[in-house]
Amino acid sequence: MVRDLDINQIPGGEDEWITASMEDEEETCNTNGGAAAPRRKLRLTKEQSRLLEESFRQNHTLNPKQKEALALQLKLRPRQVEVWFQNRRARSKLKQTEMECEYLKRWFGSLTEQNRRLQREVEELRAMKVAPPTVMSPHSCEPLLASTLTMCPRCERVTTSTTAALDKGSTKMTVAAANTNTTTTAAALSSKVGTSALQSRPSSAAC
DNA sequence: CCATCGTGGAGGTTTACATCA
DNA sequence: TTTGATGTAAACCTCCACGAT
Repeated sequence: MVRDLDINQIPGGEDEWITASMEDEEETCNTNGGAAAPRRKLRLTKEQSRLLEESFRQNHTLNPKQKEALALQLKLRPRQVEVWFQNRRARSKLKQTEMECEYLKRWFGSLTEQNRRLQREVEELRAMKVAPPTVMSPHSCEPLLASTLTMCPRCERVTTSTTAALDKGSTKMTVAAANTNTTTTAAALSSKVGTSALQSRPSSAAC
């Protein structure tokens, strides 16, 4: 297979490289008698890069006509424009993936910390249930009977059905801080790792 | 329908070159 | 100044999906 040589630019000038004509390149390719010449690396000029970037911002893919026109404008071969767009798409996807990865790492860290904190609270609440059977209401700051605390079998939240010491109008208080279930957030996390992982965090799960 | 072919994009690799310790 | 390691990006290869015939 004949390689698509890119000897259309040679060293020199302010940008290290100056652009040779496409005719020059054709000539170079044909003067080797089919022998495999060493591949030279094309360096785009700043102006070429700028135009390509601008074009990429408008459209991440090119139809054949656009490709042809852009190649003409940049004095490049359509194939070079096509390759540039392929690589550019790959780079932009890689960047996006890296950003998502960083975000998920941070999120995982905060969830781990939150989980540790909640585990501690559960331990404390369990200890209270054994010894002094009271727990402070976060609403009224009055002591509640810890013996009224129950664990929801579905979501494993600690709840109390006591109504006496609760705020007016509230018939059931959820001690959300005692929630030790991390699978809910893990599921939410995996469902977020699609298109909108960077847009919003899931609100705390409700039973 | 089904097979074949051409085309284009994604993903991965190779290679030339630049940069830096 | 030289050299090896490393990063970057152009070019390439392979595979797959999709539409046309």
